[in-house]
Amino acid sequence: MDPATIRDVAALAGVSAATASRVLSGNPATSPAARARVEHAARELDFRPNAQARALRRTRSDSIGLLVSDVRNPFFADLAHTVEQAALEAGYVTLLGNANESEQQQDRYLDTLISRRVDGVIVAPQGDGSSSIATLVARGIPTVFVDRTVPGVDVPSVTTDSDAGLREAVAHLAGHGHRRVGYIAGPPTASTGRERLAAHTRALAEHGLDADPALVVSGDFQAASGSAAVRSLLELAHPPTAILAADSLMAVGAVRQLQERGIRIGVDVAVVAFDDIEWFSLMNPPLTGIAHSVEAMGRAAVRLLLAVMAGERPDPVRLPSSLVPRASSDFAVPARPVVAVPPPSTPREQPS
Amino acid sequence: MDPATIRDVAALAGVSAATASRVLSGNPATSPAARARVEHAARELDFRPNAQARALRRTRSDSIGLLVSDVRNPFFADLAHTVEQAALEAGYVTLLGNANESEQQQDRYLDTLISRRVDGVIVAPQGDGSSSIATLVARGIPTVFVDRTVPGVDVPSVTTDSDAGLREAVAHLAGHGHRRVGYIAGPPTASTGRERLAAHTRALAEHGLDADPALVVSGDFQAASGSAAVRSLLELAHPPTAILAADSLMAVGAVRQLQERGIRIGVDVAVVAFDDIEWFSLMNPPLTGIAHSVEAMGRAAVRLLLAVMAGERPDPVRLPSSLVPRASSDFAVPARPVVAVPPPSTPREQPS
DNA sequence: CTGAAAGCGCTTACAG
DNA sequence: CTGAAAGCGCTTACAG
Repeated sequence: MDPATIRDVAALAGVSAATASRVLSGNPATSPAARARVEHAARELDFRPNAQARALRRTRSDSIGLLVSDVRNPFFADLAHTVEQAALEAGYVTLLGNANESEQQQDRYLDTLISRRVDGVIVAPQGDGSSSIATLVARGIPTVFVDRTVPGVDVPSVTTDSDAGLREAVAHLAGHGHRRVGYIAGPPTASTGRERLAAHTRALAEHGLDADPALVVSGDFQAASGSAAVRSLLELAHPPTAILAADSLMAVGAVRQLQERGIRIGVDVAVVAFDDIEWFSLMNPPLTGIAHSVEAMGRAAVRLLLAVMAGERPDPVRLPSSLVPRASSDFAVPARPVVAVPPPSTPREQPS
Repeated sequence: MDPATIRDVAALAGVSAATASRVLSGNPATSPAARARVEHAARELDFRPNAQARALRRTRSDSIGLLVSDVRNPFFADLAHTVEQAALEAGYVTLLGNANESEQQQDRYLDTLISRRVDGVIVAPQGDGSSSIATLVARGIPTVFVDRTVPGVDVPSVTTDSDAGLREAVAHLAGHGHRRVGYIAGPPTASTGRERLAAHTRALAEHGLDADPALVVSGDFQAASGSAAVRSLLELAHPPTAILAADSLMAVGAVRQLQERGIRIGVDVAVVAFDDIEWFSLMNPPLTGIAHSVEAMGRAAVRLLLAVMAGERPDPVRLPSSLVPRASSDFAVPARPVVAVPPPSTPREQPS
């Protein structure tokens, strides 16, 4: 019941293992007769070459690794899908790992991918300067950063220029009369967390909005932290009239919290989120998003990785972002400021 | 720049490769002195054992494969997350593949997983009797089916008993006065597609609702097919007053299509979906779902796989489902039947 | 066009 | 406790 080896195929075909190998790998230095018999034998035995043995001998494994920050985040699920399709078209299979926004889990997966000798890695990195990222670079393993980068690590990257999108968002809110915008930031350990906050701060200044540091609360890109951020923003003496979340999951947490308090989004308070995922347009009310193309990002990442694997040194790619206004923010600022209402006595189900 | 091998470590430590191997794999037959020097040398050289070589020599690779039907489906994204965490706790790393609801892509990934000699595979199978599934079984590779099964293939499985949930859903709709329920079925090539349709049909009979076969339209579990299904249901002489979709993505497609036509969900028509994902409660109106625990499913799948890998023959696991009523269906049937309205002149963005 | 041989990087009986 | 040797399943110069 042990799987057939190339020796079994060779024996059945009456040739040497070397010839069998040549036939099966498409080496032209084979006779038609040998080809026919080896191919027949391989089919007969349902032969599947042992990829480990092959990779051990060759320099390549025809596989790449993709490490996303969180598969449950629709942005990364879409990214995984796009990268997978693009890689498949180029003849590579993708091994997908999920860091779950944890640096430790990222290290574990990257070690595994390194050990399995993937030909290259696309990673949306957690934290800065984790040991496994350093290993990747030190070994010269072809690597591309996607969505996020790590400062001081010189690796080609595909990122979003958050500036335009956030400037449009703040202009949009200012235009509707908002002065105090609560900002739910990503973690400062993520480059996207830092960049989006910086872009937001610049945009506030440009439009002369309130730069009160109490309006900025840091989350971790996951839903629960969005709820927590809203709780603390509502405790301010002067709560914001608009909330801007640095990703879709924190926005969802924020929306849930606001609903529990009976605060009406699109009436009492405006909500805007970075990222623009399919569900936003179906929400109640439809959520304003800052869109950037996950499809373009995934395809560019694969293109860059193939270039790096070919020994090139491709330029980084920077993709645009832009506001997609919807009902959650498309209204004039309410006359009276938002007042925090005590949460209902029966707790609602939390996002898991 | 080539990665260090165990020979390099052994040389630096002044021992044989055999001893280095023993130390690094925790074999107790090693002297404290050897341990200290080998460990130091390994750290010095940042040694990462070549997993391919190790797996070639040992019988196991400490990795499992998980093949999901569609990563962009939140149900499977959550499943991937749960399986990954449960496997990690048991010391296994998960290689995730995405079939994208394509039997061909499934075969490609399964071949890759087989070639890489994963220790076991958890698969939500596409179609019935694909060649790669047959290979899995023929080779005795530990396999567990999750969510879906393949008829005639005797493999332990973790599935949802859709009967209770669908019976509750139909009872709920009947109780609100609906007689004609449009059913957007999953593909007949998926066991879940067949089972849910059968359960729905039984429930209709139980409650004496209209069994008109024109009320059943088949989709492919992806969003666009939900939109298409609604289009054809609305063309019926007597269109349904309620729509039941066999998964969340088709429900989303249905919702979009209804909105484009100006048909009000929760007022003109009821919508219910199999699966109950986080976004449903945030939609406009909140969507009634049929819930089953993805967490329980993922953990059970890992538990069963570990049992199979240990040579056991675990019993299949069948998980319950139940209705979670929300505003999309919690209203009395409208006095006048739904009338199809022509779509708006400006086409809206479609789910990608 | 073909085969014998060496080797990819590990691990593991087998002696000692 | 340790080392020399064999071997996991492939591929690829090297001869012929």
